[in-house]
Amino acid sequence: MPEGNEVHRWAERHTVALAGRKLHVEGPNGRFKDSAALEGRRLERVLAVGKHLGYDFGADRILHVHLGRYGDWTEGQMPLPEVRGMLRLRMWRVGAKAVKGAAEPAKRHSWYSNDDGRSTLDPGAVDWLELRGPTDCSVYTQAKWDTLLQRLGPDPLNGDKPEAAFEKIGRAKKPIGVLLMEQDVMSGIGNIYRAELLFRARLSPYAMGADVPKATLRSIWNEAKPLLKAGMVDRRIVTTLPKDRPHRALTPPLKEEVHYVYRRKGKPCWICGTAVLKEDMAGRSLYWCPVCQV
DNA sequence: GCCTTATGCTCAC
DNA sequence: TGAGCCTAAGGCT
Repeated sequence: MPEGNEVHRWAERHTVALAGRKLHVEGPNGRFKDSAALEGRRLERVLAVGKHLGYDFGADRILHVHLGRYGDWTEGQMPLPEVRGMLRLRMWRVGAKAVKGAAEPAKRHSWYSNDDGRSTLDPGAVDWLELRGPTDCSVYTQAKWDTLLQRLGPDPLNGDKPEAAFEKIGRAKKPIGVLLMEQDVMSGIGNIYRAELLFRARLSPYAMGADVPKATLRSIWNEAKPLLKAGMVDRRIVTTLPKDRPHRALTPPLKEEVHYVYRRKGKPCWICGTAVLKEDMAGRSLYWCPVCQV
């Protein structure tokens, strides 16, 4: 489900809730075989790079979680809910006591807001986490984690310098719409931000990397950071500027008006009225306006 | 209920 | 380039 923004929010939230504490770690359906290596250990810190999460339990044991397209976290207060479905992993605070009237999971993702991106979680408000559907959930050594970091391109949310990404794009004979999705070029961008960043730059997804002016690349990078941070409202990524929305005065915006082109096939472009196109690019749905984006 | 789609990525050919 | 993996929601009937 997530792009880099959501991954970084999870890291921030899980740090507040669980870092510095000893945790029980369990693979309820036998599909996380390394859980015993983490059971009872203290979670030192939570790392986020691109779309990857790393839960550092010390002793050269970093739980690597990649949510893929479907992975998701659920959270709540004690007591633990019953295991339902093919749950992959759950972890909870050692010694956490049941909270009266808190048996139901916390409302999912109610913590998203469109402010400066800071989590407002109360420490102690979350006792347990459940993980289902991840692409990967396995224990890395520090060396393996470092290898992962080396492979990934700069991440707009980690204060990285973009030059390495600009150089790769400048040499590439591939469309910019493909390059933005490649995590070794730039990390954390996914299909929504690809479409929306290109629209906001008024750049065609089919422009070859080598032909994109440096200034355009820089403006895409500069927009990526605040746009990723502003992140989510009601579990939706918002990328439209209020002035471009038909109902510009509404906050939060109508759900039909949170994107310029993503998932808006056949609908009129907010800027020029042309029908938005949907095509396949590198095996993913690409949305774009053929008039605004040249 | 069934079918499609979905913010991702790896591997085999 | 295509199949495969993983899960949930929404649009149909």
